[in-house]
Amino acid sequence: MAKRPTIKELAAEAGVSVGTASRVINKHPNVGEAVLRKVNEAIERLGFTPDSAAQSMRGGTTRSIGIIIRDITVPALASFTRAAQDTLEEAGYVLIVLCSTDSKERELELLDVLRKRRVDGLIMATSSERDPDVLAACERLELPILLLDREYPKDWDAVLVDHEAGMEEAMDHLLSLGHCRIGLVTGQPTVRPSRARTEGYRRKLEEAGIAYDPALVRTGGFDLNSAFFEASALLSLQDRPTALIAGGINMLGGAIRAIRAARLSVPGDISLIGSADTELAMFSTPPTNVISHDAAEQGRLSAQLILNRLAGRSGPDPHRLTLSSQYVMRGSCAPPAKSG
Amino acid sequence: MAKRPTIKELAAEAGVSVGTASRVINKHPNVGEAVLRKVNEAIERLGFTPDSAAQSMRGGTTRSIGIIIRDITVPALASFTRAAQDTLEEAGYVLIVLCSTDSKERELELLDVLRKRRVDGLIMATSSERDPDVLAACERLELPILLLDREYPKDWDAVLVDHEAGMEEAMDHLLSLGHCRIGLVTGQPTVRPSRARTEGYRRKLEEAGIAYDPALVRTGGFDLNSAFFEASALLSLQDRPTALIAGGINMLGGAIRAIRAARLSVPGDISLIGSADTELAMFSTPPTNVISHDAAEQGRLSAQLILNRLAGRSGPDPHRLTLSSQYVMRGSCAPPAKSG
DNA sequence: TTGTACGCGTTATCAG
DNA sequence: CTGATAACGCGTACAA
Repeated sequence: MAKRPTIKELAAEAGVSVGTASRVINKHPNVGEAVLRKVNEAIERLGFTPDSAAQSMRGGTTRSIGIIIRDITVPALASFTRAAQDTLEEAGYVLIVLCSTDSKERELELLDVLRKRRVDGLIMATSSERDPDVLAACERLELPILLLDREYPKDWDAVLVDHEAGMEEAMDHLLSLGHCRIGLVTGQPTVRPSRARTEGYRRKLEEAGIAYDPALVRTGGFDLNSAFFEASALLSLQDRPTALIAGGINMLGGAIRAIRAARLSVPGDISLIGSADTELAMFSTPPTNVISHDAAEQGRLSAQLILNRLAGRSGPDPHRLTLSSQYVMRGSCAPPAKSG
Repeated sequence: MAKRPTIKELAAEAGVSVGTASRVINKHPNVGEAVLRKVNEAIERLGFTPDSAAQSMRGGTTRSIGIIIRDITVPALASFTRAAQDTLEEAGYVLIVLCSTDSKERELELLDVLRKRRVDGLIMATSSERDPDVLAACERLELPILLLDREYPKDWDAVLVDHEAGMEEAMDHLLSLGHCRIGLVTGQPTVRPSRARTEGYRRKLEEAGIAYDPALVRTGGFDLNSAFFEASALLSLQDRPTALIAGGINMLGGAIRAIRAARLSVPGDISLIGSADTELAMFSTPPTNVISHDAAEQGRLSAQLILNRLAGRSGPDPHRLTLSSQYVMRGSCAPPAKSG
């Protein structure tokens, strides 16, 4: 549609050879003063920009990296992506964002899209760490992979979050308030965050000498609807929990909806804790306590790690970073109501 | 890093010429039964995928389209992007998402990134329709542009939202409730949505025979902080408004924060209306009335329009679609408190 | 310091 | 129906 000037035209315009033009473009040291100026002027005049497809072909690198996440619509993932995007862009890379909706089939399709595009690297938060097909597809890519809060039986870089610590703080708080029946809604144990949260939950219960009641822990999808469904199940128990932890970055809304549907009030009837510091948590009434981590920082670090890897600046062994998680106290937790 | 098989290797593996291999890959009709099978088997064996950089160079098209938005972190924009992404991916395209933070300089930089990448099309929601530099930079791209809720003095396709209608419904409601002093916080008039909302606001005021009070309308950035700042200013007026409309898709949080800071309650002290149907609006207490539109549909349509344009299926004149906006009633509006 | 020429992986054209 | 070959735009080794 729009024919952009090629390096050949640029060379002609500047009265030099294509080789020289190329050297100027790539800032080679050995270029004559006068020639440099001539070519730069021509670049300006023509509005020349090297064709990155041709550069890719020549250099064997696309300067693009792919990311597969559940859903860009989830605030924490958007923050992550935004930060990664910005960091990568500074380094001349571009991010290709793909959403899997937590579906294995979709993940495989998207991996194939990225394969065709010859991305230089991949940031991935798979829906299941235990799926051999996805694992195989990732390996087949043969490129630097950065795992987003996931653990694989592979030597891949990763940026993890210490969900356990935040969960333990939250549990300490609830227990100190006198809660004994604490409900937990989280995702499948096939992903690290679910396991870490459950782990922290169990440990604190044990420490407090409270028996673990499997009926109080419900796992499902990480989405709003699952959260609503599982939380509702918990709330309709005859001996319902006096506190509820939404153990997923996008589950708070579902939990609130369930609480509302059950005509319960926070924190009077039930204490509530979310797992990401969203607008909803900040501006809900009462403001909701959350176990949160810095998603933007996570994005920056992820980008940095993969850039390092691509630049060959990382050694042979995997780089694993762990971000801390904090328990943020607001107004959604109180001592349990005295049971009648 | 990872050397993928080329079409030449594929041809060798299958015992045919590269031309034939190419024909099989691209599903040309004239290929012999046996050869077809041989090549397909070889593709399978080698895990061959055509290099899209090479395809781009050959075909002059990258099958990628760029999108410049304010911030992917804004829920409505994330929904939009997600839907556009999915639609484009189905058609074999990829979306390159770039965030401008509403900065003109950043927009120019990002336009240049897309220029280098030779994207085939652009979806854009610029921070100002009146900036000649941005306009010029867009034109210089010489490619199909789809405007996202923006108006330019150019023949570009666009998907617009009828913000006016939703605003009028909202105003009707507030006026019928008896509100006379209605505050409006929105963005700069350099973008269409701000103008449309203000327009609807003024018209309804006029219809109701209420004088337009400029002190009640504050414009600034579309971000949370601006919303907080402007809303706070409104709330600290000696004769403060009895209702507040947050006229931007990401302003509700700021408005709520301002209301909270002023120790006012919704809807007792002040009625509140937002401009996008977010989790915050749905799960706030009380649930917030909003003027909303279907951002996902907007994304789908945008993708479709630009795909049509790229396929040459659109005529010479611009295609402009307008989505309706709806006023959603929940619990955040009530009659004004009787002033003491 | 500068110019020439080749090859990167594809697709399309043209013979056969 | 199939094979050979040119061309896309660029970077670089090599020659001058």
